[in-house]
Parts: sequence; C-alpha cells; structure tokens
Amino acid sequence: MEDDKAAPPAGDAMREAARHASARSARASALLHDYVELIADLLEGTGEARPTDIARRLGVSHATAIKAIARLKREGLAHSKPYRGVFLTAEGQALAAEVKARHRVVVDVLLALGVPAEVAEMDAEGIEHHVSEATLAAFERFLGRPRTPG
Amino acid sequence: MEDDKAAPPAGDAMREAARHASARSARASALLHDYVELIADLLEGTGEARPTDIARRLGVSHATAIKAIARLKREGLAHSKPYRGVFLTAEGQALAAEVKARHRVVVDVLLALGVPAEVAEMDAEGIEHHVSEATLAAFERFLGRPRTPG
DNA sequence: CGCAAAATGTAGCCTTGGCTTCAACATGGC
DNA sequence: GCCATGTTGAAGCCAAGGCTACATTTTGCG
Repeated sequence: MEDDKAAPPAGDAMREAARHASARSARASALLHDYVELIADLLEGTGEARPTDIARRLGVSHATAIKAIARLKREGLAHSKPYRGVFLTAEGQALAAEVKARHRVVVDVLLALGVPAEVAEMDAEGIEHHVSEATLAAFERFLGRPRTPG
Repeated sequence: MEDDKAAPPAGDAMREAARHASARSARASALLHDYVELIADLLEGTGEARPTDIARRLGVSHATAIKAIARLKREGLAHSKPYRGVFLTAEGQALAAEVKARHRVVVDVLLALGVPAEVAEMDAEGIEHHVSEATLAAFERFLGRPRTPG
C-alpha cells in the first residue's frame, strides 16, 4: 500500500504540504509576536517601550528593532511618533495578551512534564508560536484549568 | 528591586536576549531539518528523492527546493549529481534520524496530552525544531521510554 | 544656554527563502 | 530516431530580517 510514488499527489502530499505551509507561516509571524509581547511587557513594567530597550532585550541592533517596529506599524499592531516610545494599538494589545497567555501555558506544560525551569523558558520561546488553538486547549485541560466552559 | 530600567542590562535582559537568539537560530535551521527529514523519507519510501517530489511535498516551487538543496550540499548534508536524485551524506543521515526521532517523540507527547492526531502532526512540524535535548529527554521520560541509559 | 552624549532614525549591504521565467537536458511514445 | 513532455537547473525579482555606518534629534549636564 502507499504507492503514491508514481503520480497522484493529492491526498497525502497535499496534507503534508499544508502542514509545512502552516509551519512556515507560523515562523513568519513569530517575529511580530515576539516584538508585540515584549513591547507589552515593557509598557507594563516601566511605562515606556523604547526601541533601544527592545533591541537590547531581543539581542538585536537598534536598527533591526526599528525596522521591525515599522513593520508592526504597517500591520496596524503598534503606533509611535518619532522620538517618542512605541505603543500598541488595541489589536496589538489583544495579540500581546494572547501571546503571553500562550507562553505561560506552554511553560507550565513543559514544567509539568519535568523540564527544568531555565530550559522551559528557553524552549517555550520557540514552541509557543507553533501551538494551535486545539493544542492550547488540550494543554489547558491537561493542566487542569480548562478554559471558560461556556 | 528590579530597577533595571535605567541602565545596566546585564542580568535579565541578557538572558532574555540569549533566549531569543536561540529561538532565532532554531528557526534558521528548521528549514534544513525539514528538507533532510523529507529526503530521508523519500529515499526510504521510494528509493529516490527528486527535487520535484521534494518541492511538491513541501508545498513550494521546484526552484525553491533546488536552491535549498544547493544549500544542503554547501553544508555537507547532501550530495547529488545533475539530473540524478538527491542523496544524504552520512552527516545528513544522522541529522535525519535525529530529526525524525524528535518528531515522533513530540507527536507522541502531544497525543498523550490529548491533542487530536491531525493537529498533533500539524503542530509538531513547527514545535520539533524548538525542543532542546533537555526537553526531549523530559518528554521521553514522561512517555515512559527513557533513552539508552548508557 | 550650549554642547556632548545618547537615542533615534535612515540608507545601504548581505543572506535566506519565497516566486516566475527561461534554457538545457532526459525520457518515452510514436 | 525524433519530437513532445516533463524534470532540472540558472537567473533574476522581491520581502524579511540581520548588520554597519552615518545623520539627526533629544536630553541632560555643566
């Protein structure tokens, strides 16, 4: 069985292609998510999110951060006036909340599975962007804190 | 405490920067991993790995696949003669085995956590590239199949 | 106030990973 | 044996996300 060798790509290959496409798109949005999450964090913590701080926390040059911020603005997630800090739009804030919640759940699952705290934080940073809604729900069930049942 | 607002970035920000750097580098190798994994799969299944098949399975154009294959060759993971299929070097095979093992473990953990099979496959495609050795070990312990103790 | 330092922004360069288009090669059918 | 078809490969375009170098603006200190 499984002699899809010759020709007909449809069934299997298509599903696999879809999986990869999905992973690629998650990879693409991961950067934006990181920025939004961090900006929210800075705003909460210190009241302002300056490009330099963002760059330092992300470990990139300030120019890189500024270009990314420009993209955030283009996508309607953030706004800023020159030489003033960066702020999130309503949409950006919503995204940040979502991303942060997801991050927490992923870390907690890793911890529950016996992953050391340091490592859990590390890996979660990459994993969180690939956790779908369904998986997130399963994680929450597993942690014994199901989402609003309604 | 925690007034790292003003100046000295060292402690906290540095660790966070390291986390992000690590995630970025995982993102970078993810593509290579996907190709190597798929090539191994095709070689096993049908005996040959043609660029066109690779492209179809990955859901990209054949040109994109060929460029990626060139990169695999540059990195010493694959080799190929023009118009003949693609093959993995010893290093490539080792990497493929590692990646596939990781994939299996991630899928199994997701399943054990109650994620539906379809979704588990989907998410694993992205997650697997961000699972460190330590986390992988924890996963295996959780699944009750610890690695060779030696 | 005025000037130096720091933060911000801009420009230009590189690599990656997509794409399409076109040329070259191989294969199979007739 | 030859030509159509399909695979392969090469070239060139684009956006993203890094970087450095340079220009500009703000800020704060003397």
